[in-house]
Amino acid sequence: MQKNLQAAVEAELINYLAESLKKAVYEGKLELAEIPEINIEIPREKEHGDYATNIALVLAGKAGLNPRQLAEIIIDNFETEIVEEISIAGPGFINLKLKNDWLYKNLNLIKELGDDYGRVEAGQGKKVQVEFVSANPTGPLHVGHSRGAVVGDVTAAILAAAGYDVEREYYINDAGNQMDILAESTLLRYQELLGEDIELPENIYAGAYVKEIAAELKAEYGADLKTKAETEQLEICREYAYQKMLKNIERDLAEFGIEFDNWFSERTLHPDKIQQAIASLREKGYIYEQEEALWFKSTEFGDDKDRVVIKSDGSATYLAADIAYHLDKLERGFDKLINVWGADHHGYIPRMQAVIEAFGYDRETLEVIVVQMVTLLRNGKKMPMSKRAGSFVTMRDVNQEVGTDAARYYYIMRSTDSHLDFDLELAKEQSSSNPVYYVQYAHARIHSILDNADLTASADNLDLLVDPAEIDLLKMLARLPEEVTLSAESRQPHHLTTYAYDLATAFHSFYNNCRVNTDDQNLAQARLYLVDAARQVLKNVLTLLGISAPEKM
RNA sequence: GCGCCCGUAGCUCAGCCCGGAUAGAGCAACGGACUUCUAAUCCGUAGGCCACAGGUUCGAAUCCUGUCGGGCGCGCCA
Repeated sequence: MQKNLQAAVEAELINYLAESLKKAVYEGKLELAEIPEINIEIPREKEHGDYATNIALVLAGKAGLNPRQLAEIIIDNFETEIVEEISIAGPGFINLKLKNDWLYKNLNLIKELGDDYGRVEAGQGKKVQVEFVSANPTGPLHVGHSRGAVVGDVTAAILAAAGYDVEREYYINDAGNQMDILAESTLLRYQELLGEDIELPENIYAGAYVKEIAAELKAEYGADLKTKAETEQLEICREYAYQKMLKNIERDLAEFGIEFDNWFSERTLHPDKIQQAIASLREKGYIYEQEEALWFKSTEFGDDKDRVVIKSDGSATYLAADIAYHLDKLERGFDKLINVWGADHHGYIPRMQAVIEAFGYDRETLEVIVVQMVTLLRNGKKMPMSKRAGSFVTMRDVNQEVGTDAARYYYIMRSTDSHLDFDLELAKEQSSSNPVYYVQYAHARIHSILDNADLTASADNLDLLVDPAEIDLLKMLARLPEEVTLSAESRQPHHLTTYAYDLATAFHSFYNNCRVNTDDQNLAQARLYLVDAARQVLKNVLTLLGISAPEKM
């Protein structure tokens, strides 16, 4: 079944234009070596029709004609059922105005596909893994993690809708130095609770959550921990704090509507998988020894400098684990690995792509979505945050304050390339200044209309839908499959928030111009059909964004 | 010094991938629309050397080069 009528219509137009050119050449009205690629676009100005093409402008030189003459020839040979009007405009644009039939057909398609309307097959079932968040389990998720979390989650959802076979993964950095620091921090607080004088080293985790964990430990062990050897004390603290933090992270994400298919523990890579991965690189000749350390020759694949994988003390670097991790991912047979990283890690991309290439894969197999930083504001004023002092704002706090729907919307409303200002007061505001409520309100309004209807929706007289506001809404409804495709291929979720907003605008405008439950029975039934389709599409797009579609507000 | 991202209306940002006709939206400002399905709405007015300078093109916010400004990053840290 054709799931994207708009794309079908566009393909048809392009095909007809090409046919028109061929016909003109065949009839000797035109000389052309070959029929070039034809582009059509939706013009900014409505008066310019539904679609426009610049083909006459592009080809005029080659054909030895002025653009308007050429456009004339194309129009003369143009034949199609779906176009109502074709005309020349400006310097030689060809404007096309379509008949409305396809828009009505699309309503039936929405009805037929229901929750699946908007799903497309661009991905052809290719296996994609999206790895995101992957924060160290040494503290609760803070607001710096939030944007990446939602971007990753929604990107995964969009890719799935676009026909990819998607897996969401969280990489837990549960090995390495930071876990030792967590253990030490916890033990110190525990000792403090037992009334000992403690001295806090520089690099300790100073957040209040450490004290809470220590208090739980004390509740469970009393003073017994102290009877054990220090390494054992640290071990107990490490595992207790780790499990606690992991649960905490999992809960915070779940409350934010984010769940993973797979939680991958770094520990499972130590030491065998890492050794094997390094050995594999060494076999290929990409590892060398220098100053008692082992280096990966990443410069062979475009990196700035070579990187240490095994330090001179024999321990593995973070990169070594990441090499093993990515080899593992590659071996799991994904066609594409997508990592969502904060902008502060972008410098890591060349070395990771070098790793991918060194293992014999196309470097583009690994794709990194770099998410720019978020500035948290309150009433336009920057909120100071220092991780060192433990004064960061947690993800959970923000979500509880502004609500998860608004929070999700705000984190994905801008291009991932753009820095984001997140104003708590604006996000909290339940008014017209808040786009998330604007979109949800459209959905709730539709439910109100449907509740008030005495008649049932019918597709019998859809050609009664001719008001400009109705046509605008119909066109907007038809766009969803294209928007999903665009968002998926560009890895930019914000296209869908923009679309959701535009769809809501089209609906609100329709609502103010056209009464649905009117005395004209046929018209009312057709409008009910339209409105129900709008309800479905709004719901589908909100679902993709992970935002609720309330029936009442 | 090098790399990545950003620079568009007073503010926050779309548009840039794939060059086209008069550059859009929200907020803020101003003026209208509720005896009518939810006014959390709609309609209108005003507001722009698209950072700057070159280049390519019939045509540049969009492509190329350079400059300036802002953010982030350049560890045998994680």
